[in-house]
Amino acid sequence: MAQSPRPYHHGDLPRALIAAALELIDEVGPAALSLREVARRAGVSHGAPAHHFGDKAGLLTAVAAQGYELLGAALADAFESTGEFREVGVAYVRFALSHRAHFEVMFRPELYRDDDPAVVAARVRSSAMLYGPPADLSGDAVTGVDGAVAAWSLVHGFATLWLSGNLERAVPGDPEDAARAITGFLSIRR
Amino acid sequence: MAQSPRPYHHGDLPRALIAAALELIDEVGPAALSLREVARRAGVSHGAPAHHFGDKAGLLTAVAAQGYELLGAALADAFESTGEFREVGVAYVRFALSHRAHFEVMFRPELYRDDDPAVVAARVRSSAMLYGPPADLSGDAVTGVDGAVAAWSLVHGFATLWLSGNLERAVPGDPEDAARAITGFLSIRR
DNA sequence: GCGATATCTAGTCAGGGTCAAGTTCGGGTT
DNA sequence: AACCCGAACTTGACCCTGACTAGATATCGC
Repeated sequence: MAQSPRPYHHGDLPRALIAAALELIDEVGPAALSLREVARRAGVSHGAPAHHFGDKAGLLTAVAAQGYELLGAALADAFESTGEFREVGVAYVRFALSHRAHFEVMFRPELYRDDDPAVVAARVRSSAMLYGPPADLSGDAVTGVDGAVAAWSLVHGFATLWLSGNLERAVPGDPEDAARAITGFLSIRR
Repeated sequence: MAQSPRPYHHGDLPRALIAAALELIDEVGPAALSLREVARRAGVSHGAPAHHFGDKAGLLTAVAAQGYELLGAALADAFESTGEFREVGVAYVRFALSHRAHFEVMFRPELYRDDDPAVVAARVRSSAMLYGPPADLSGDAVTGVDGAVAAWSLVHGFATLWLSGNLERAVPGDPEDAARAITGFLSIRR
């Protein structure tokens, strides 16, 4: 990059900071994230992040909002391309494993401002994909709010347990295949 | 106790420190836990915890080990008193909600030493309650490793989502009843 | 009693979050 | 073309925290 010492204005620092944050979260987890290290990786001073995000929670709020947007898009795409609610669940797991940093931040509300408008909007949109589809499939085995909660719990739990290293021994193969198999246990209510 | 200014020797400082840690985790989460604040609440100097637990990860390791022991006991008790695997799942959720601090630490392996012998032993014991019972109930709808993983994922996901505040709107009533209802969606595989 | 040892205190250092003030740059005004 | 205003970024400081060390103190075995 630019052998010139460094332009005073970065150009798109917010994006660069978020990218650095995601990389760092992948390495040390969201709790051990350091604003100074993020700034270091983006090649700016330790105070620069505060200008764009206010504080640490502000940066993580941006990460969470982006995460909910990506999740919503991934779920919508899965439903539109397959038409199966089951594949929405598989896409949920796929998202969690392929966007680990986003996912881990999203479900730690104490780390960011979960009432931020951008976060709320993106979360509503992705939640609609979890509660909406089953209602449209009246013939589906899993219906109603309880069914949606059950399905969401199942895939969320699987993703969470996988990310925390609790399933590596019990589920040796590809996690996505395992996730698809797991959803087979969800059935009509008696 | 003891209105004397303070005995030099606390008596049972490790237990008091863990209790203070649990209380603090309930308030600010496991990531924001501060050893100094823990020491402050236990009424000892800021260096005292290091003597008993080495470092912060050591304290959380003790919390995790205690958590796995309590969980294992709760699951075993649920199975023995009801004979139903389903109630083991409900007990899992009940434990997570009533021992939030323990639960949140247990499933954040990056915060403690998850290869600690005491932790491993306690975890194996509680895992046995999740994998064992279904094997004994050959007539049960959910069998095999995949079935156990599905059941575990379901209740773990429900507990996690509840703790992160994602279900309060969709599930208005008693979470334990909701958990019992959710398990009704788990059925024999086709 | 008396030392040995576990227990706890106090001081120190590096690293991090946040704040306030200063510096540099781009773009618009006259 | 000169000016200048505000946004972007830097710099320096303060306080808190985690970890380490040396020293003080109480308890227990003998």
